[in-house]
Amino acid sequence: MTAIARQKFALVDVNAMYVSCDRAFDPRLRDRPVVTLSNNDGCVVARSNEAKALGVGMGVPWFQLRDLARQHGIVALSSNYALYADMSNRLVSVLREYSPRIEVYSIDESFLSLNGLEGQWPSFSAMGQAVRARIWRDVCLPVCYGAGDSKTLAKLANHIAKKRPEFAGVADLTVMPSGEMDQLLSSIDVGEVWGVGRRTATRLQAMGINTVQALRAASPKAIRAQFGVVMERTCDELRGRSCIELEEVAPAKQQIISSRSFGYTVQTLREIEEAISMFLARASEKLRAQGSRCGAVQVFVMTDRFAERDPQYCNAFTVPMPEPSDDLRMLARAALWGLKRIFRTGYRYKKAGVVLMDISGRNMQQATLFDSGVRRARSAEVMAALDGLNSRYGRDTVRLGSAAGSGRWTARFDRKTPNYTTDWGDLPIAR
DNA sequence: TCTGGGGTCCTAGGACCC
DNA sequence: TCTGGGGTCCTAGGACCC
Repeated sequence: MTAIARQKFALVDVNAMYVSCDRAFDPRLRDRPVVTLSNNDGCVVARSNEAKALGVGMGVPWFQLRDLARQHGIVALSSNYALYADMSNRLVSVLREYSPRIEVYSIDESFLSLNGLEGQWPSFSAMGQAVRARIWRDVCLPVCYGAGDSKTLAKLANHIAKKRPEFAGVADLTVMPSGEMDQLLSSIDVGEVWGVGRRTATRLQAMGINTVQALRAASPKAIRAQFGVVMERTCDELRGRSCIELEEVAPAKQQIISSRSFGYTVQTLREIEEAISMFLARASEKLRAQGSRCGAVQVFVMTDRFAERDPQYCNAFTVPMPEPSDDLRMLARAALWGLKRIFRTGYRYKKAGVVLMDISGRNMQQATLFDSGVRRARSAEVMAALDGLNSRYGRDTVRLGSAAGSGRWTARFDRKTPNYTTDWGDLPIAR
């Protein structure tokens, strides 16, 4: 066993990314409660601090906020993803000037390796302040900066930088005296840890582990036994032992999804065909960008699950390609053929999409059929319907994934199913 | 009236083989 | 027919992230 050199990371994260991007171009939006809405102006996907202070939750449907918005003058903006992507690229190019090794983790977060940079700065806090000032000046985005001995600690530091005013947007855990660190981490809920979701947080709390500090102090063996290697790694990371590497090059995608809810329900095959063609253009562009080919194209449609009085229908069909392809026309032909197999007249369709599966170079064992994104429980009704389908079309043609347990319902498709078909036409939409 | 769109990883246990 | 061990592959399900 060789000694591992101490690693250091920073996480730079944009505050309320989408709102901040829009503010960069319209300073009148500063200091006002602002939210950014999802596609079709459906849900809140970003909130300014002022909006958060008014109690606006993440993912809340906009129509439920109308009154609150009127009362407090909340400004709602449609999302503009092209703008956000452009701003994100500018931000990353600035960050590259500060560290030679960067992982672009998401559109608004990047990890920086701090190894070997100690000599360049009086402290990492000083570096953080410099990064913040520079990004504000050149990209006009407010960021927070957190440094730690692992990516998990850097994430946590960033959380602290964001939530505790006394840190002024920069927190460095790499030099914090251990007593002070213990005290600080004792004041943070265990659920804030990267990798601890709602389910795990509940189970930890039942064991009396309520704070980050308590998780840090827990017995690794017990954690391993109860939660598996992932949580054990998280604990190691919290103790300052870095286990999660910086990923400078993003791995190729194993599946590529393109889907949208329609602004209005549509009823004709023609309309859905047009949408599917657009989805495929987007998806195949991503496929080619990563130099892959795909072996099967899946197409799915569904009605409006909230229109409880309308007849409900959702279905998917997966078409294997004669040979793996990245050609838009070939893929589109397959998808449109599949669409004809599942399209039924007499329904008002609300959502459709495509999934590129069986992508070359990645041996995917499972493909998510689609994720409805719904918070709902697995009902007895759904289970009964599933049983019916599975007995009719073959054992386990369709199954519901775990997400059901966590309140999200994911249907999964087994590609070993004959003809790659999953016909769950009778599956009712659960609540 | 109006309710987002993407992704990944781990593990237990059964099937199957020698 | 029974007993025994070692190993790999696959899949169903659970969880997490932005």
